[in-house]
Amino acid sequence: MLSKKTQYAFRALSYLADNYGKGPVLISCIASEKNIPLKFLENILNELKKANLLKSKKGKGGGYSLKVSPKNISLATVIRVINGPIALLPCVSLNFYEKCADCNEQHCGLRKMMTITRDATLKILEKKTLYDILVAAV
Amino acid sequence: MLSKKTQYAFRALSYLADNYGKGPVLISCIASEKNIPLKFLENILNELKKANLLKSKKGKGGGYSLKVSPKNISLATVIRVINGPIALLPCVSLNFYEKCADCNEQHCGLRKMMTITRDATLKILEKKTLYDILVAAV
DNA sequence: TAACAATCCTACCAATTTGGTAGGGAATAA
DNA sequence: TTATTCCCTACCAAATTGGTAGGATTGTTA
Repeated sequence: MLSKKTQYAFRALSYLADNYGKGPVLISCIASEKNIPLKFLENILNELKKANLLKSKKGKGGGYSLKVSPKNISLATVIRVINGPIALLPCVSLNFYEKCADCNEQHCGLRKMMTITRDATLKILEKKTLYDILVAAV
Repeated sequence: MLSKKTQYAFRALSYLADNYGKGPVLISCIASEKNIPLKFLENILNELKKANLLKSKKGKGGGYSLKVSPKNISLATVIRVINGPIALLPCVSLNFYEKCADCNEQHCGLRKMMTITRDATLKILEKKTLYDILVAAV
């Protein structure tokens, strides 16, 4: 399951996607509008910025905005930044690979099943973007 | 990601699947053979039994064995019993549904994306069984 | 029926992760 | 030069994870 933090991230990003091209949005605005704890949201937005999904501006008239179009931010990217691996096992993860103990990867049946599962999941999550969230939310 | 406990469960179940039809297997045997902490494995097997996947026999000649054929135990079932929900959001889970705060489900774009993802994932996990793990492990 | 062999049950524990809060520092615009 | 806004470090409580300990219970067999 996605952490609450990740859900907050998605909600904030949807809001920013909605305001794409309209200039920076205040953290406090997103927080109150989307009902997210302010200081917690600060961390989240900062992480998203470090991951190059957002840009920020300080001082009056500042705030956060998407760095690229909502169509170019996939759900998979967001999940990886805030939540971590998408695969169900470390030994199957593309971005967070770790060898698992006592398992010959070439002959691990579970690993093969989890690879198939990962591919099916990624096929969706890599393709769907923030834009799709907006469009689906009618 | 699946918990270590769930990985242990799969390893133990694979072993039992391998020995399906050959009578009960000792916890201690599975533990040493699959390198799983003995007392921890006790809990796991007991949970799987309560979920009706295993049957047990006490006393000499006792142990655990699969209650049904390996072909009839899906990966989804095992994950749900030991790991919990498969969906990425509680509001999208079939077996562990919970409403999420501040979200109109009819118009939640994220929810729709996560429903699609869940369906893609379940299509694999509901279909693949312990038997498929064995077959894939050549 | 006693002894033994196995699972079952309850309780506990340390380490890690999750979901935050507090308080001030640094940059920028008017 | 002051107000505004993001940025950074540190801390914290509660929940979860990954176990361990010790005995109770049930069944088998001599």
